[in-house]
Amino acid sequence: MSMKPKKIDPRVRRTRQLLQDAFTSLIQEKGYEAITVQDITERATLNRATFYLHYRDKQDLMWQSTEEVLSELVDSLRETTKHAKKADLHVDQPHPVFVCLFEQIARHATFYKVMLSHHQAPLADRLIEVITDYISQGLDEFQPDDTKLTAQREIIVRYTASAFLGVIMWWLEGGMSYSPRFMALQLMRLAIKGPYELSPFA
Amino acid sequence: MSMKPKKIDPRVRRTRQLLQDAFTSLIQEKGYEAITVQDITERATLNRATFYLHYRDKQDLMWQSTEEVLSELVDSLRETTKHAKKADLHVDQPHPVFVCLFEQIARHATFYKVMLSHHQAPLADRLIEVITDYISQGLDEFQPDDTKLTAQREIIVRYTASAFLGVIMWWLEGGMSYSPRFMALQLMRLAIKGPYELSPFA
DNA sequence: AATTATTTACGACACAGTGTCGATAAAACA
DNA sequence: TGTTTTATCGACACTGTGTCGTAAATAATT
Repeated sequence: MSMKPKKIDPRVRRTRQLLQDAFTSLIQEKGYEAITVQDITERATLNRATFYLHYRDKQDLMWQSTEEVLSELVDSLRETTKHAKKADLHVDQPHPVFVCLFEQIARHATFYKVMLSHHQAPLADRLIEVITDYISQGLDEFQPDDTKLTAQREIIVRYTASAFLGVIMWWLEGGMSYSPRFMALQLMRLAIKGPYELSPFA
Repeated sequence: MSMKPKKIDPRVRRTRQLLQDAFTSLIQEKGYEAITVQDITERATLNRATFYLHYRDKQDLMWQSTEEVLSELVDSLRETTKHAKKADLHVDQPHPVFVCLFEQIARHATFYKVMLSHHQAPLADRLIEVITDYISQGLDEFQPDDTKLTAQREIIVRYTASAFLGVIMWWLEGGMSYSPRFMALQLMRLAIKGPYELSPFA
């Protein structure tokens, strides 16, 4: 995949790193919207014209940075997949690929954190809040006993709420080919029973 | 909650509506980033100065529009909750609140669609892709038989992938207080068994 | 119907940020 | 070493912003 360990000019590497670092640190402080190219180059102690030697604009910087970090993730996952090809999918035993996923993300934690939560889509954030409330309430009514849960309560809530939002988006993207009632039913079943009709480990 | 059915000047209502409509239609075409206030007022056939009589800037327009649509959703959900207070949480029967959720979203479909998928966070989109691949693959290996699934295959994949991403974000926001291995384990169990230790309907 | 209040239209303004250029200096490479 | 590549600097035209004051249009009030 990434077959380009070309001898890269140290000045270029330095410049790009300075720009990316400045970028992420500024996002933390002001948010993506408020940032200007001037801000970035100033923070990076570089000339503004230098920015345009490497990126077309602010979006391009974000995009390229994303691709870099992500290609590293993909390579890492692919490698792990190869070695764990005997891939046994057991409950109560984390699949190495997903452990790898979390490890990779932890490695670039600040970048992921900033890039994933640069609250640019207020509607998604607010929707998650609303859905979370109902999921949480439903979970409490349905199963007040923590010992009968497969995971931590807080995680379950977030897990389910995010899943709902994701499916809602999928539904919208697909032109809402299914009725609200059908969608709600599918989600209820998934949220309560999980994906498999009869839990093979019950 | 929304106790302000104040006689609102029809000109104001008209202007706001024109601006919001122009805004959403422009997002569909060019994406949020590329839109200028000029574009919006031009599309709305209004003077640019008029825009600033109602909104501080582009972000404010998005934010206010979001709050409007969302408060309608919340009111609607609250009403449904009241009437269905005998709230029986049965599998294979969609909870009225969640049916209501989908219905409300369908009512403002274009707005939700545009606002939720204005791909402003490339990392989230790419991550969903990557995770989706692995979930899909895992599902195929683990259960090739469609009849033993609780929901449509495609929905399960999207459901689970979104859930994973959501939990990852939650994990990052919380400062990564849990080990990658622990997180992977929790997610594996949720993804396979669902939230409850013993499915009470098995 | 006439008057008053509010909203919108219009043109103009200073300002901030953009993207590009040519020329110069500095650093890397071979 | 000399040659190539990269970063710096100042300047440029340009787009878009946010805010005026004034005049026109529209709604609300009497």
